[in-house]
Amino acid sequence: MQIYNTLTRRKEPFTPLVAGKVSMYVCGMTVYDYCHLGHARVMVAFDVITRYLRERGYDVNYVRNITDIDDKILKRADENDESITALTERMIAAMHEDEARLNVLPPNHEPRATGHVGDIITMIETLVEKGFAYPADNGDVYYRVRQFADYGKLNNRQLDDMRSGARVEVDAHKEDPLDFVLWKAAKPGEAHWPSPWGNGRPGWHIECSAMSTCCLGDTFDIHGGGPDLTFPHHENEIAQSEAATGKPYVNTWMHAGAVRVDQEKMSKSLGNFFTIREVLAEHDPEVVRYLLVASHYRSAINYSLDSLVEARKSLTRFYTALDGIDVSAVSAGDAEDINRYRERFTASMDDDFNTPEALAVLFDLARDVNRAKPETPDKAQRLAAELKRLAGVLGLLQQAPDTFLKGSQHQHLALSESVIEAKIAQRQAAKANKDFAQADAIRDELADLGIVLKDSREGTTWVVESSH
RNA sequence: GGCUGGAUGGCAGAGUGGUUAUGCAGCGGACUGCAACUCCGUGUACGCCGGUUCGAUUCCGACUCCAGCCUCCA
Repeated sequence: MQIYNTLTRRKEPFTPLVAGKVSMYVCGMTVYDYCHLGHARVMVAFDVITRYLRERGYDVNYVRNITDIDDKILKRADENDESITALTERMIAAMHEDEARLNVLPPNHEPRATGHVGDIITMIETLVEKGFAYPADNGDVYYRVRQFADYGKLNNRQLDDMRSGARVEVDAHKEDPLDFVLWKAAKPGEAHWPSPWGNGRPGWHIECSAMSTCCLGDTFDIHGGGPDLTFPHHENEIAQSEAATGKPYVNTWMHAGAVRVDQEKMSKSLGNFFTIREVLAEHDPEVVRYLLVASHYRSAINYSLDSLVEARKSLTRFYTALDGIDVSAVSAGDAEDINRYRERFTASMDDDFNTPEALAVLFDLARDVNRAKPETPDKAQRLAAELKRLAGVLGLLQQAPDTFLKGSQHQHLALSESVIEAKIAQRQAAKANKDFAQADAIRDELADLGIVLKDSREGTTWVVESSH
């Protein structure tokens, strides 16, 4: 398989350091607020990646950190008149709830910055000893960027080009404006840990270097994160880790694409973000997940109500194909017809996790299920079982079809199910009497409420219209 | 200013040096009492200008426009 590497800006054949095992670190959340759809994108992208690598037989060790000490957290806790731990524990619990609803599997490890302050201090000490860092007279410790020859390699940036940029902060305590903080001295009353440089707290970038090295070793396979972390965060991680260990830090860098609203990046600083929980209050989580998986993980996606309606319609097609087939009773086996789809699916996913192409294969498979349904139900059953299994690798189609098609718990039915069934029975009676005007009136009445009737030889069933 | 990406049919969204995904919407047909569902058929779309080539949407160069990063942000 091949994966796009941000470092080399091309797809490369993927070969893990240890055969059969994959070590992966993804930058997680700073827990001072609820997660938004941008976080959801990263969670879902790396969830699909992990699921697929496991499907391919790899033993994946997936580490995603939690930043639980940081300026924004201090500020928010202060604003809320809440302790830091009360705030962070609350947000961590909310994050876990959000990702579970999106069917995101938990990472193997979720190290927290506050749990690794000792490792962080040790790494900073190493950097100071090697001349890559220096304590300043204000109690901060800074990274000496010009000391690291490869600085800028992830972003293809020259230090002198950046210097001309207007937005580099000026700080009298730094030797160079581009130097960044490793350890921040505590102001009176602030949360702090003792260190060789006095009381303080870790800078942001160092925690990821310390925790990834701690959990996965000096060099590991994949490092991932959101699109806005390539600079400076990941560039700084490389500088810290490679200076400290003298070894290559990461083999493959992966970055998810942005989530946009009205063609503008969704972000906390712009204030144009939707939290996961507010979106899930209105929409089936699987619809949101589908929306995220229907685009390639590296491309930008534009979030809108229309896109959610489209996602629901696509899922409706899949669930309609699966509806009425007992998939639990069979195993798909490896018949010729099944293998063809399996190979196409694998080929798509092997090519840098091309989920849109993989979904196209599943749509073809769904059509085949529908074709087989009337004449060869056993074939339909086998194909449907494989459809569900492959979709499961994307974390999709695991609900009961009926639950999804009837709108699941996320939509309010205008009528109770028993009333709907009664109306259907009335219509059947009218039809039997050839009173089609009455039958159609009942059908129209239900249609106005978003309830669509479907007649078949086996009788009449109903679903909730996708756009409702 | 520097550095990344991107521009595909009505919309969304993959991909490919020549046979041009997939979903939604549309159109024609089958099915149906009529519909819905489903199935069959249907759309020659690749920003602009040059170049390479027998042939380019796909490769190369220029241009235009869009987005992101260069400050905290997934």
